[in-house]
Amino acid sequence: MEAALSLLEEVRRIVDAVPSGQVITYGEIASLVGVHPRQAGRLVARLEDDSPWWRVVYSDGSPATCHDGAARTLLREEETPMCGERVDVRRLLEQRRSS
DNA sequence: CGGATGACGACAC
DNA sequence: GGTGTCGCCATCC
Repeated sequence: MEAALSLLEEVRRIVDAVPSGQVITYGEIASLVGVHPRQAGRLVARLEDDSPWWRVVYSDGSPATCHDGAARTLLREEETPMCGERVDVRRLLEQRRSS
């Protein structure tokens, strides 16, 4: 049934569902929508700028290279658990599990 | 129609 | 732990 929704709309719903201080990886989105990571990145890029695209990070926790690193600043303002310049993915997973 | 490109991921060194 | 390379798929020229 979800298949009736466009992949772009599915991705948008997933990204929009990510709370502040939390992040999601492209691989997670790709797995959720059932597409390859490359396509997941393409879909996120095609999302409207009003969606929290900065909460979408790489599998290693590094923020998207786009927007001249603006994602890093936004994540920091969101009190996202960071490890230097990278998001502490391990801690995010644990926090998500505790949620 | 063919080749190059890109908001990625996993693997090898 | 960091860097480099390949694979995969859709879109652009």
